[in-house]
Amino acid sequence: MKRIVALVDLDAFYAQVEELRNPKLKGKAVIVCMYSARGKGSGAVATANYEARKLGVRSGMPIIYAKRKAKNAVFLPADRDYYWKVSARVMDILQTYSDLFEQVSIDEAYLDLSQTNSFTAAERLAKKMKSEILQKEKLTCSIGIGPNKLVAKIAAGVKKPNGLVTVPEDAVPSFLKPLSVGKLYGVGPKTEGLLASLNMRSVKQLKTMSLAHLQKLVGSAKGSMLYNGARGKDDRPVQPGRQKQQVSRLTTMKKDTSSFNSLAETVASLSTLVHDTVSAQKITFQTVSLIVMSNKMEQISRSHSLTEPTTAKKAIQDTVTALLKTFLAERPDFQVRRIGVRVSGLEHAIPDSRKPATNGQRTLRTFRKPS
DNA sequence: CTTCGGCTGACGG
DNA sequence: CTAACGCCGTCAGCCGAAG
Repeated sequence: MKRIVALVDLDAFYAQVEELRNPKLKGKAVIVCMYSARGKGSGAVATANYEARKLGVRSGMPIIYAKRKAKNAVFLPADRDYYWKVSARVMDILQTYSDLFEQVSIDEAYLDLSQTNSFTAAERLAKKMKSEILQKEKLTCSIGIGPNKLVAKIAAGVKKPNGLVTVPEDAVPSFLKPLSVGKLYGVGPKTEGLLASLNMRSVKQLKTMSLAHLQKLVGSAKGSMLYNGARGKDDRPVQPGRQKQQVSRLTTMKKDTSSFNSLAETVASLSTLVHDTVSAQKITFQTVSLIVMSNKMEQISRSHSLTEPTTAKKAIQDTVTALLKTFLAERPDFQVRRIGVRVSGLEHAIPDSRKPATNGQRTLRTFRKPS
């Protein structure tokens, strides 16, 4: 049976939620920010609404750039706990449309709609989703429908905000052909630059490269992903019930420092945050990591695996403090800008008889070679 | 040979 | 005046050690 996949993407989600909380923001440029502890507006833009985007503001942009582009915009600190609550309600709605539902972030989810048996029926369902989300939560979203995740995702981005774009199987080649390679999932600035140096800028041009050549260039996994992606092929299934692989908390120090006492204090409170998260979700962990970043982008991690899975806060605390001590002994000159604590090797408490997502049987995470 | 722990880097939201 | 820049999470690839 042919697959039909939809990607639902809530438009400028953080900003939209803020506009709901405070209707006076309607019509204004709204920029939701992640501020660091440095003060003076240090931080990055999480989400800008469409008014702000018209002025050139983008996610990930330093706040101070955004201020220059949108002098009179409303700048708000991100309130992610609240956005997650709203997100959960939207996801509960979406989940009723397919058992094969996969939330991929706070504002995006894939649904396998193969049961509808036709792209037109899937599109009718998507319209229902949009109106139910609008009616119940007053939120707009953009939906892309295609024969796989790759096409659905790109389609969702074509008509934003409040869009609905369907690309049936036979329309895929002409849909992809004119796109720049950067539109393909997994092609970021580095890969795009590498391809551009070979004058491979469009999907059409990318199609002229052999599988072997691409794999030599960017590695075997990404190579086949590019090769297949250029041809609109993508076997990744919509995976319900995926479990988290790691939990981390990071923070920016007020000032760069190499002081053990000051860093140990920070690491202790981060350990508490990590522990709060995993214990609330009934997760055990077996590996603890310390992450440090210098003022010049250099990121270093040090980790230690425990002999047993545990839930103990002390295990996080003690391990990460020891890792910090060792690291500072190795690199006494290292000026820490940001620091973080991570746990991995997670085991989730099993709800009922549900099997964990990692029980083998289906591990098609990579793209397939074409026959 | 495969697997695992440990680490880095690219990427997405 | 200039340079300036969060907080998560996923996966692949590499290395050396171990099975």
